[in-house]
Amino acid sequence: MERADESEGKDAVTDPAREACPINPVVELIFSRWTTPILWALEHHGRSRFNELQRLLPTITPKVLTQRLRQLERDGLIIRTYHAEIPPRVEYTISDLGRTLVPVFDVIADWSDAHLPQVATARQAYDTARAEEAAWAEG
Amino acid sequence: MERADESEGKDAVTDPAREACPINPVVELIFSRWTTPILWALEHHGRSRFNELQRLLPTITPKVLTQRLRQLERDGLIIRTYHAEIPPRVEYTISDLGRTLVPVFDVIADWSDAHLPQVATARQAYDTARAEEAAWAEG
DNA sequence: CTGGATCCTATAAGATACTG
DNA sequence: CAGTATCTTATAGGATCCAG
Repeated sequence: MERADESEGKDAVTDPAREACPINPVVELIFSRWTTPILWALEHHGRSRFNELQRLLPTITPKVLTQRLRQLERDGLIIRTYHAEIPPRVEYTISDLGRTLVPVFDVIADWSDAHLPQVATARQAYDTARAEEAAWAEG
Repeated sequence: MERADESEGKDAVTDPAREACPINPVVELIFSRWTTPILWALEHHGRSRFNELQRLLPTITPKVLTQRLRQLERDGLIIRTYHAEIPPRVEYTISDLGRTLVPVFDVIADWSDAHLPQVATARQAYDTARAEEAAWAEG
């Protein structure tokens, strides 16, 4: 059993870092690594088994997938159903609470469509400007 | 100059992890640690200097604040203005592009008001259920 | 004042092997 | 099948000192 390691810790819900930003707790809750891909997969692919999720998320490792699924289950965003068969079968679904996030994701997707290209442009401008500065400083 | 360390790297915009989740690039872009508190502070407090931001975000270190400001500047979400005075003065503002995120943040804030308590409840239920299991297993 | 440079630690994540 | 255990590595972040 790992305990000091892999803490999962500190209940983002009550984290004092919110002092400067009221949405910070939700951000840490919902947008921590892998949570959106998992919820998205469960929403669009429907009820899924552990190995199905691993296929849907090709770059995640079993260990991390387990961690994230446990966290999402604890937060009430997904539902885990264990079938005591041989071989055992476990199914995951998004919960009603988890589904309330879908409109939020849609808003983000809309922002992405509308503005992500501008971010890419800004990055190129920034990088070329810095490159020119460097070249000029060099002589 | 740190190079292998502190990479900042890999352009989330073009990250292949999006395969399972189209909003993943934006999530990594906008909701990485400290970016929402910084943007929120600049939006609500207005044009701010480095030290003001440090006061508004009491737990951030200068090093990390610098990193995040650079990243946000590169992504075009904030604007950095350097005044070559003595002592030097630097001001940060949210850009027009950055301001397009405000409605997104509002949607998240609404979700938080409506559903965050349910997350807290789910956590308590999960934890007590696990505690009971453990007690029962112990005898 | 606004950070950069350097060193160090904590935490997240990967690889691999194994089990009920 | 659905994970767990263990070890190792990578990365983010903190502490401190220093500089234009």
